[in-house]
Amino acid sequence: MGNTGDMGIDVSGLGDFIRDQRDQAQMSLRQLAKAADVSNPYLSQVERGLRKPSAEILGRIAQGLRISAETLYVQAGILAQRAGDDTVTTAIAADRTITERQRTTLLQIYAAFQAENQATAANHSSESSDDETLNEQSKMEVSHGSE
Amino acid sequence: MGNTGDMGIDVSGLGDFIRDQRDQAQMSLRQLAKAADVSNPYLSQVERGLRKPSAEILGRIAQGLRISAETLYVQAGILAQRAGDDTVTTAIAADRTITERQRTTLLQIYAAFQAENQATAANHSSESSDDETLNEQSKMEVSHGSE
DNA sequence: CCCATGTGCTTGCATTTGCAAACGTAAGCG
DNA sequence: CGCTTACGTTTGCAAATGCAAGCACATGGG
Repeated sequence: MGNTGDMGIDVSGLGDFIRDQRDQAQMSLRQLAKAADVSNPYLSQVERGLRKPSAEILGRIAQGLRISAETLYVQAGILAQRAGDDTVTTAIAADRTITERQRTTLLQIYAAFQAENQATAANHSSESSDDETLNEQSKMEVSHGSE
Repeated sequence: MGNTGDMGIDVSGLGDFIRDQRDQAQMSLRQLAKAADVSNPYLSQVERGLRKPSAEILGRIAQGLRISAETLYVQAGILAQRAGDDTVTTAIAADRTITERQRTTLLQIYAAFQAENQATAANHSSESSDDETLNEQSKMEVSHGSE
């Protein structure tokens, strides 16, 4: 019982994250469960932090959500959360599974996304209809302060 | 029993790998088990492919072996082994300078680029005026041959 | 109203994971 | 020889994982 409680606390971030992704994808719990080839009661328990899924199940859920498995591994604490934009830039530049033109395109899109976020932070207006943008801002402010 | 057999076949690569690493580190099974804070009988079973350890246990074993957890995740089939693919995907997933939706979008574009390259390789036409595309093809053919 | 369909959750259970106690064997020492 | 220590393995079991059957509720249509 106590363990169950602890487990809920430890993994609730993951469950919330999966729930958020599912909402964004406008999928019902049963739809995602089917897409992920996971039982819907179990998915429900995972989202509510009552169960801690294995990496295999995480992989399947990620597939159903059409996001990378690594994203969920990070949320679950299986993979380390490496910060910094140079990591993405370096990785893309070094990637040989896509052409140079594609690499350039990806880097440009990435930079545009970052600029978009910077502009939103600079404005700091009440324009934000997106709670997630607000959360991102506060996180960036925190990390900036630590640097 | 039949399942155990299958499990042995599926995970024997991981077990052998752990055993090899342990031998190289000149540690006994009990020493590694202690360093990894894992029971030695269980570690024995893992090495012989009788059990499939969770990501958490893998992380602990990696710690005991003083190797990266990702190395064992790859061996266990939790993480993809394609170097470039893995690095970019992981980096994007972990990046906090862009929003979740932007991360998803980037990952989708990245995947689409890769699929595009796969399709180009499948066609294998002489249309390639790009030397780099040719290099990509030969690399992919090599990796395909090793599989 | 009733019925059908969809939603997320509860519950019992089979299987798997990881551990503790114990085992059999080998090596070194008095 | 017996004893101690170390080695890797066997075995039984508690807890956790993941599933199937079922539940309660909401919504829409005839």
